[in-house]
Amino acid sequence: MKKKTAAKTPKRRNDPVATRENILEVAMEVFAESGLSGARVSEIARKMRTSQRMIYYYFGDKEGLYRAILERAYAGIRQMESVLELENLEPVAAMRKLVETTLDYEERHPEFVRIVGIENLHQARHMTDVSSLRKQNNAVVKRVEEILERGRSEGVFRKDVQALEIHMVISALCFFRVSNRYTFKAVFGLDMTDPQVNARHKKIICDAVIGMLVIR
Amino acid sequence: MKKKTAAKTPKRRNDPVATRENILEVAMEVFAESGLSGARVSEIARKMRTSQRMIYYYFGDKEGLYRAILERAYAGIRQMESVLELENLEPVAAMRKLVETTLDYEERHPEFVRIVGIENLHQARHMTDVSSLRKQNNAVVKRVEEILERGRSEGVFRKDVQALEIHMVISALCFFRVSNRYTFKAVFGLDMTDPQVNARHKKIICDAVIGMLVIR
Amino acid sequence: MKKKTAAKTPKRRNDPVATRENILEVAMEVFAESGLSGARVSEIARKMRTSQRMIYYYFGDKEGLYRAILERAYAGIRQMESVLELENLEPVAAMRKLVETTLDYEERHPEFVRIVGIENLHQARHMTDVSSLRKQNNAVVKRVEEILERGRSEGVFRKDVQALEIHMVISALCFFRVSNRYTFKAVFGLDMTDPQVNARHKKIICDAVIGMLVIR
Amino acid sequence: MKKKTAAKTPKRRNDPVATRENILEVAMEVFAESGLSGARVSEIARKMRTSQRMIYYYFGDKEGLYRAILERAYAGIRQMESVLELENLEPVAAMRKLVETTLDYEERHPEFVRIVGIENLHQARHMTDVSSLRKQNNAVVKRVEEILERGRSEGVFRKDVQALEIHMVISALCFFRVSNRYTFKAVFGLDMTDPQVNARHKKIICDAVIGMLVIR
DNA sequence: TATGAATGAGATTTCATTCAT
DNA sequence: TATGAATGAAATCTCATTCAT
Repeated sequence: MKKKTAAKTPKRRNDPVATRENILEVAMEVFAESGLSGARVSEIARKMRTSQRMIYYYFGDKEGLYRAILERAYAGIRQMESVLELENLEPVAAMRKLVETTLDYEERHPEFVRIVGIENLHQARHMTDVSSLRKQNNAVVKRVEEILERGRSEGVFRKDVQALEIHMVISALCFFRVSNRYTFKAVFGLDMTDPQVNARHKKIICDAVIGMLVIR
Repeated sequence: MKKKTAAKTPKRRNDPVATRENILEVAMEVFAESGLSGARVSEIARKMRTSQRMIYYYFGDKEGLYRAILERAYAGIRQMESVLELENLEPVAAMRKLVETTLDYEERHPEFVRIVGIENLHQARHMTDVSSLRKQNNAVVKRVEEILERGRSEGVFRKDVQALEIHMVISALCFFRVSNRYTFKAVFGLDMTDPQVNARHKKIICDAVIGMLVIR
Repeated sequence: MKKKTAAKTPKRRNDPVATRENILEVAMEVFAESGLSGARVSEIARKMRTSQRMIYYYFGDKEGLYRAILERAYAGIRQMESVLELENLEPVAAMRKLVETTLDYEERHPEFVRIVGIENLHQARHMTDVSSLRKQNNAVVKRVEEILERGRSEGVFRKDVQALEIHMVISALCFFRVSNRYTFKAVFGLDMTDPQVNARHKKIICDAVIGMLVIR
Repeated sequence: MKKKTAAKTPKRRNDPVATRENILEVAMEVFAESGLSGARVSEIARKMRTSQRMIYYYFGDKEGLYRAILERAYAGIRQMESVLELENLEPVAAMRKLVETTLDYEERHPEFVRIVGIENLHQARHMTDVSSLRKQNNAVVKRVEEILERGRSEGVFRKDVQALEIHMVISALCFFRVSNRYTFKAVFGLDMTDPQVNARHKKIICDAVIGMLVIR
């Protein structure tokens, strides 16, 4: 009891980058769990081993911290998307992979889905540096567009469906499964965390998206 | 509609039913705007013309009030669904009408979408009397099922797609347009409140759903 | 010890006007002593027998309380001025009385002097409802003007000195004696609270003001 | 004047004297603006380009820094007074010059006036080494005394007015114009920074002081 | 049924200052 | 001489809720 194990404790004199990162990690969890107003700075502090003071030292205020984890949340999914290498797949396969990866990512990162939901509750008021966000996010749409373009030139995809529309459909379907799983379970008794349900949904969503694109 | 005439000044000595209703109306607005933890009892009191005390008098505590508006929110959409009269339309037309009505309803009632989103952030912890909820909500799925059944027996719809799956797809697509409009606007610059966008989305979503069902 | 004497304690269920007044009284003292930023809400609460919470209940925030005592401070001196009945005295006597009363008031109400000093430190940022202030304060200048007018028409006062200028001179001399007494004492060893010094100053200031006015 | 050229970027490795001086300059500004308790060590640090740590390094604590700028403030006006060369002017002219110079100095150095005001709010608690202060400040009174003496021996000045009294009157009138300009503006609408007002006040104050002295 | 006054508990934030090199 | 990181202690303020009639 006397000798503190030093193992978990980031204590003092540690490098600030790690401390910052550590705060962000815990804060993401807490904000995702409780929302912006529901989250308690004290809980974040308690969950790691720092004082609340440190949080204010690094992030100024609660909202500053929130903005930081919001940015981080978007960075995560963008990172995933950037390593897909869809250009080597034929259009239909590429599109399937994009859908499946998106679904899997949101399934494995419900905190991302929750944070985005929370930010929408706040009318996206904290997404200020939109310029950088926009640029990075348009990359996703570009990726979709590239697949569509190939599909169109190969004569398999329709020409009257836009990339952003497809992106919206994919997002909506994958997002909803995670964001609304609780009320859906309560109301319809369907457990969307069930792997079999997941697999079935994956198939359905892929088919739906492909169905929107291919010329029958 | 009749009782609303004196609504602006519920002052004192009004009938309790109206007062209760009045509180619910304002509370819905405030909860939808700010979430459960973000909403302030004081703000609700201020927005109508009663004291906070009245709210406690009628609803016990903040969560009691929240539960009441949650119930009210679901009652609203259910009411809409119950008057659809889809059985007189041929399957494809019926399905289109269901989609369009759903989209329109959520477009016109963003507070419903927001409340459901909020309740999901709270893991549907406040949907207690699930039994009644389930029964009522299964009505929607029943309605979809009825359309599917007719379509199948007419040989136009596939047999391997389930009613609940179709409901989920419709819900997801209509819901997302409202729930995520803020981040979507921030990130992609697309204004989902634009009537032209709305019309376009309505068509796309209808086509997607029909595309999932018809045998090509 | 069990039965609280109820004597000093304004406890609960007391009339709000008295509570409010009580807070103001103590707050005036504390703000005058320590300034706006130096004053502690907790100290004010401790000095009476309420909780800090009550202060926020009545005045919103620290600045709200400060604004209230600022107003009160000005109301005090205005009250004094309004009961002078200078119109029954001949001009020179009236002017002497005005000077003496002003000097005495500020001598007996150093908290007024300090509050005004503090507000000047804050660039009078908290004197918002200037309209009411102006009206009330112009009464002082009116009073001076009235004396001057009589003196002029009697041929004893000069015509080229304005009422506001005289008011400024009186204010400056009386105010300074109180506001700067500490540094003056430290630097020159003169104790301005000494009654003899007070008397001497009263004479000097009266003479100086009269000297500015009379035609020699 | 020479050493100020590189003043804007005192960055690192600069000579300690300059750094100290730089801190003092900024601190004077900040303390004059916000008072002792209102001033923030962090703001002072931010306004120059050092860390707060440096301030503690040089001045020990916030009060130490405050004491230093207080001393500096008095040194400034004393410096001004010491170069007046009043002895070559005839008594009345000398007195006029003294008044005018005082008024101009305080007009041009409101931070001096504010610091003195602040120190009075703190009951001159920080003027510790009074001995040196007294000696230096008595020089002003000596100067007044010298003028009075000459005036008296020339038969133009009264014998019953003391030098310290005259000093107080001059101080009060010049000081008030700066110290109370904000509330005066708010209450009477008179802008004491207006050059025309300044000129008029200069005349009035001179006349008043001379009026106190001359035998009519 | 109705209500004005009051409040405990806890949340966020600030600020001067010290640690460790 | 210089400094980046860290922090204890306390300050302000908020919020749902209850008291007492």
